[in-house]
Amino acid sequence: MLIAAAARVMARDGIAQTTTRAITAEAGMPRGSFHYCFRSKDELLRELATTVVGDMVQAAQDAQTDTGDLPADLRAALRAMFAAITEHPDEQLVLYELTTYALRDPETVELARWQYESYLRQATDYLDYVADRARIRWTLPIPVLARLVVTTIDGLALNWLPDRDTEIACQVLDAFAAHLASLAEPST
Amino acid sequence: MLIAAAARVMARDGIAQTTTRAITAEAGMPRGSFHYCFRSKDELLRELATTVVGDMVQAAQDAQTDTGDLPADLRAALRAMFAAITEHPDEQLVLYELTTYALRDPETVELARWQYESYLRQATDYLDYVADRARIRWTLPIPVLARLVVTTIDGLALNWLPDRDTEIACQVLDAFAAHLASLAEPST
DNA sequence: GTCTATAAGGAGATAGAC
DNA sequence: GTCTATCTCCTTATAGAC
Repeated sequence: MLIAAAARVMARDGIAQTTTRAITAEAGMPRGSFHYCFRSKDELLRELATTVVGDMVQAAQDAQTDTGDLPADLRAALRAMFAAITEHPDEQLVLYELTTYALRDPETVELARWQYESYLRQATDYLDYVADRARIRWTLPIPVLARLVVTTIDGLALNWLPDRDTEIACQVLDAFAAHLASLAEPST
Repeated sequence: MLIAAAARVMARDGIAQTTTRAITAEAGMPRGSFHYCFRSKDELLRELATTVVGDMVQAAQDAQTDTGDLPADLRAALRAMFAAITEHPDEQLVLYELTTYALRDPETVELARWQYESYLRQATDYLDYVADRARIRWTLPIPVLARLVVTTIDGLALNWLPDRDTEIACQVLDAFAAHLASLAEPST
């Protein structure tokens, strides 16, 4: 599959090196076959973006935990989401590359928008789920909280990539989890 | 100046289109002159990175305010830093492009590290300055708080770029400012 | 020293053989 | 339908004229 091959090349070598030649070589296919499956390289990149973003959101969903202790659950869930990222740094870097790439082209900026909307939807679902299970309600609007969560995870991962300081990242995450817990109050 | 020309091309067209041809054309110079000033394109990109990161840190420093009211000052400073970013979205996008580009090459990963160290240093200086002026001390280690600040501003800006929703970004920023203020206690 | 002209290689896309 | 061979364009870098 060309998309899977492109994903491997991209994770390994970065978006700049992800040429049609490299992709078809990775897939063990002749170069000519590329334009038999995709009209252009951009068309493949668009399909690839939806795939890797979907995988990422799925991984975040799988990281949810639920023991009933709100602060501990938040901390565990955030740590699990962050761990899912740091375990695959190259895949995470691909997501940033796809975002910046899409933002440069007016034709594909919609893709970056969709990407971060997907993140927000996942965070919103999680916050709703937690509120329901722990019988609390959030003291700030869910859209604001969801964006705060996405911002923190996404920003923390980007800050982590250059120095890979997992220790301090976890401390930041715990501080954020405590903040989030303080924004919950018992529901009536 | 070739670096200034490269910065303009990069902000306008993105890193992928920032070729030696485009740079020299922007500078009104013949193509051959490029390699008279720089050994290679990567050498210029390295110098350009230090320039734009320096400009960014300087802009953040200029955004500091001080009225004595801690929560209000934090809110105003964070908003000013964020405004400095959103007023120049293309320049901010360049910073992300430079980071992801540098992270892909073992030879230049040091540059990405230096970039985020610069952000951290700026945030650390700000937190120290605020603590001194408002006569408070932080209840979490400064390195953790500094990374939290950088993460939030940087992550929020990246989340803002696709949908440009300034309204909700400011709400997130205010929530974060309140959180930060709650992490201060009067110094003895 | 400055710049023109060109080299040498890699990119995406395609025409046409099988 | 599949793949080989090639086309055209664009990249960085350089050799050599002025």
